[in-house]
Amino acid sequence: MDELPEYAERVLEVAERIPPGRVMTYGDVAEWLGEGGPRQVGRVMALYGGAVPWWRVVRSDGVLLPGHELRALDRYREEGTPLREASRAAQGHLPRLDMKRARWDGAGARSDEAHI
DNA sequence: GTGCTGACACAGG
DNA sequence: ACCTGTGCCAGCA
Repeated sequence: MDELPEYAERVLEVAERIPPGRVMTYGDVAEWLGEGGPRQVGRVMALYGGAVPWWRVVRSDGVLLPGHELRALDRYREEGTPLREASRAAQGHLPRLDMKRARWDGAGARSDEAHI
C-alpha cells in the first residue's frame, strides 16, 4: 500500500518534526519544503492529517481549527503551547495561538537527518 | 477548457 | 474584532 503521493508524504513528515509546544503555519510548511503552497498543505492535512500531530499545523493568524477547536485546545494546554486568551470584547470566543511565541521556523530539523 | 471550492495569506476599511 | 477583495495552487464536476 503505498499510497500517499510523495508531496503528501513530505508534508506529513514535516508535521511530525514540529516539536511539542510549537506550531508551524501552512505557509511555513510549504516554504520550508520549497514546494506547493499553503492551500496544498492544507489539503494534505485535511486528507491525511489524522496520522500526524495535525494541531501543530495552523493558520498564520492563530485561529483554532474549525471543528476541532476543543480537541486542539486540549493538546495545546497539555503541551504548554503559548495561547492568547480572548480579550474582553471577544469573550465567549475561544483563545487563539500566540503566534509570536509559538511559531517554529523549522530550524534544527535539517541538521539531524542522520537517522532517517 | 471553464468555473467553483478549499484545514491559506495578506492588505484595506 | 469583523468583513471584503485579490493572489495563490490543486482537485473536481
